[in-house]
Amino acid sequence: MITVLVVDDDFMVARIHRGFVDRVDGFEVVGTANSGDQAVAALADLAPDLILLDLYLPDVFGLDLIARLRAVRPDVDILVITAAREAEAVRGAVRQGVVNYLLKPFGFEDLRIRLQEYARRRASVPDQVTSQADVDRVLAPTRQLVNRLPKGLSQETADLVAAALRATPDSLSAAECAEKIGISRVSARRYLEFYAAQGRTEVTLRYGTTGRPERRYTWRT
Amino acid sequence: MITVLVVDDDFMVARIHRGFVDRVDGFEVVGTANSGDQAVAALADLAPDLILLDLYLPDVFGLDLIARLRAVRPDVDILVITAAREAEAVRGAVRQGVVNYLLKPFGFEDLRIRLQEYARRRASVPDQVTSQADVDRVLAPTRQLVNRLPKGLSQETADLVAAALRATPDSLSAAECAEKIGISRVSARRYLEFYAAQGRTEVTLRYGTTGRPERRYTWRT
DNA sequence: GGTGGTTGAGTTCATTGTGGTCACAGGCGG
DNA sequence: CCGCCTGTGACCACAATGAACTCAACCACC
Repeated sequence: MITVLVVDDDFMVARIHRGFVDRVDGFEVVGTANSGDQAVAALADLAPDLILLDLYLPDVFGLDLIARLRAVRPDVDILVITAAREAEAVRGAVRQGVVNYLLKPFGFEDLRIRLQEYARRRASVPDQVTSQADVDRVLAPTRQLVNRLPKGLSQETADLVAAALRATPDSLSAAECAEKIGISRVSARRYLEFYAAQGRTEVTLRYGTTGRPERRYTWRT
Repeated sequence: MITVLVVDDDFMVARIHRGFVDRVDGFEVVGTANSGDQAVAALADLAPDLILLDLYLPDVFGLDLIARLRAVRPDVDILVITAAREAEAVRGAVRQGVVNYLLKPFGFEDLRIRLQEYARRRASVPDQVTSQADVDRVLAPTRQLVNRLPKGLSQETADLVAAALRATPDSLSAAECAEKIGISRVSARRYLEFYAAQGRTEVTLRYGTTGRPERRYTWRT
């Protein structure tokens, strides 16, 4: 369970955000704060994994607060939720390594997608990185459209492939997946590789057979 | 022109990095530092846009230095260049919003690609974001594969071999490595020799057995 | 001590079955 | 009718393999 602290100067807005977060599986709000000072105190007290941070606070600008929060707990993650549209605000937030930057007003789905993406990424960091490729995976994962697929892929087929992957406890090759669903190997491979790029599947190679090794895909829970 | 400060405890390495950066169009090294204190002073003095930061410094761990650097100049960007492969180091760096995380040892091309990507992203931030899509564009990095392996080698197998090497404190022969991973001796040797050529492994010859001497590979920390 | 045989690892190479690409077919909306 | 999108068959490229070959050290015998 990922624990969350909600920070927003507006009491009602904080309440709404709290409701949103609690509706997402795997997330739990452990507290709310309405000012920078309250946020620092709550962080020290509750030790949440993630902070939902509004930038417009009565006592301090949110971006200037992040350093103080990090001083209290260096390992806390921050997701900015604000109406601030200045380029400097976005840049400053990115520079401080925020998990995401969500513009108000937003719907439940917008937040849910970003929270789930954060959870996935959080779980997928290996204990030890061995190659630069591992690092790149951490740096540049699925920030892209979780709901919108790239050109040439359809939602229906994507769902079929995902279902087939979930249905098999062990791994699937592109050819096996194609056979299972009833589509061509090329299409199956395209969707499987898409999921792999998103980090939703794990790819292993099967050696031993003569010929080129086989890529086998496993759904990542 | 993007101005750069190079920070590395090893004087010669700093010099090499300087040479690399100066060879990239649009970048100019304005100074070097060999310790955390020197870095802070140079930052205040030279006001570079970007810092190339090694994490292993004599007076402070690089990740702990970032907060001090940001206190001096909040708008400075940081690109980590280090041999540190611990997950916590990578996570901590990402959490502090580093531009990139490049593993030593690396070639000129690796750095060039990352610098140019940084320059591109830097230039492409709109003055005002109007929609969430604008924000997502800033957050989403231009996906680019780096660290290209030579023909005939695959990333997955390379990672496996690297993992096997790191897992053994002493040395491995090609045959032992092959057995451990489940690939053929020929393949294992190809990857081991690749790493040796990169300088990532140390090679020693073991005599004493009858037959041709055995090449043993040790992962270089 | 020189010399040729033995041994086991390095090296080369054709083979192989999958990975990946490309241009086209069929469908859908305008 | 045209243009765009999604899936496909066909084709080539590619990574790994095992067998055959080469090579460096050891060893035994003269």
